[in-house]
Amino acid sequence: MTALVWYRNDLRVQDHQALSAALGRDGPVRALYLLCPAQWDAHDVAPIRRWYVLESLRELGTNLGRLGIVLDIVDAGDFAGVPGALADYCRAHGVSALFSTREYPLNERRRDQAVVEALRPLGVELKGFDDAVLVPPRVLRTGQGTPYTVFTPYRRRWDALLAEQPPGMPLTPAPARSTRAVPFDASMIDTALAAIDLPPGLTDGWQAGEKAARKQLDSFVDGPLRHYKRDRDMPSLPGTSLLSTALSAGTLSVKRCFIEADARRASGPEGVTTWISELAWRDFYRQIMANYPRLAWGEPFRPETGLVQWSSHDAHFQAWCEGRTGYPLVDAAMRQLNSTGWMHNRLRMVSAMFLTKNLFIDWRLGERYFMQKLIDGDFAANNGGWQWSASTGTDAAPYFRVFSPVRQSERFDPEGHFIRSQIPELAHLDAKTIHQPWRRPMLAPDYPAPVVALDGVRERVTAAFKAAQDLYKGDTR
DNA sequence: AGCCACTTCTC
DNA sequence: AGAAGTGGC
Repeated sequence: MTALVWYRNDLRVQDHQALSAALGRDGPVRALYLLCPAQWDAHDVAPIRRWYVLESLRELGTNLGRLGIVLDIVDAGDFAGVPGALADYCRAHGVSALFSTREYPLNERRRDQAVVEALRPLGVELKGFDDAVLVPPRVLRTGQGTPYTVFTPYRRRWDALLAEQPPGMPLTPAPARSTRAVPFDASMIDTALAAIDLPPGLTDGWQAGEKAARKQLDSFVDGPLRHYKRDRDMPSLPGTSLLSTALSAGTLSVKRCFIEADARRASGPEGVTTWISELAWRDFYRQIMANYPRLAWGEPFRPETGLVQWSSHDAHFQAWCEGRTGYPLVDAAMRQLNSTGWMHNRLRMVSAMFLTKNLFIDWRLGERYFMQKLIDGDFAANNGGWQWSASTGTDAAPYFRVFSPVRQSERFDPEGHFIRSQIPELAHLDAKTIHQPWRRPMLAPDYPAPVVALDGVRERVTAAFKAAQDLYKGDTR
């Protein structure tokens, strides 16, 4: 009569529906995490993200142990190995019910369908919880019964639903009174950590686990949240929540984020509304991923943009990756990503727009590079953001709306503080020169000249998208 | 969750 | 000259 909590990207004990439901039954509870290193490789999971997951698992094992729950860690290889590994585990431990948090991308759903079939002959009862979003993917539909593909009307319905049915209190796991703490064996974690190729110093400044995540939430909602609307676009400020990592690995529940922010509407209503809107974007892109599985094959949301002839200029792509395009804000952004595993959201838009519109390189190359580097790499959000920048996605930036890396730099880093923090070759330049160092090349001899000029970008992008549209019309006529 | 060219208004 | 508004891409 054992209940099993199968952990994936929901590495916490607090406010965890599947865990609380398992504890609510009679009988013992166990927990399992299946390592899938080959799947991590196939999905381009960044080394720092692997580190974050493994260290969060260590804390999870300890926290579950205090609740009297054993967390086992088993190497399943990849998703294909999961159904067999789970079936073996269920047989070995007499598991009669499996509890998990639902995941929505295609490979994850196929994995879970295969698990359903593998466990059916064993008579294991399966329970899934839509606990990684505030509004589950199939709940909101347009008047035509189709999924929402435009954010603003989605957001309106999403808000209304949460106002009508507010999330209750966060859940606290309640073990039986007789429970005794059990020790946690972390040897699998140490082995897996040893296999990660992590540059020294990369994890400095990051703390894994649900305790650190909770602390980050508390300091955000009582700090930067109040002025979030004003400060969130300035990469030199600590104006954002820094919670994307915790939310993507599930060391924090999105429900708790909503509740804590919602409770502070009186003290800074604009900041709260703006930040909750970011939580809505997160749900929006997850429901897009759930409703349009072809996105998992690398297809653009707008089919006609699949015919755009992107440039394949390897030297330009390398310069972008390494932060030496000659455009200070773009380079500062990429160096922040490379040296910390994280990038400010405004800069994700700036650097993605530069790769896709100025260099005119396929958005999928940028999407992949971000996944390979980001500690918070989330398939739905990353794909959604890249397709927004590339103008290939749902509710994307119109293709003629191109950021100027200079204008963005002047608007969002006016004094050049952020650029100076990332690019030592430019640290001595004044606020006037730092956005366009090529105007005074003698002042920054160690900094690269621009790899491409800025003029004519909009015309070239417009022509390429129009050509793709014509081709598409020709194909389908 | 643009940018730019152009116009009109104001000093 | 510079602010402020407008419309096209």
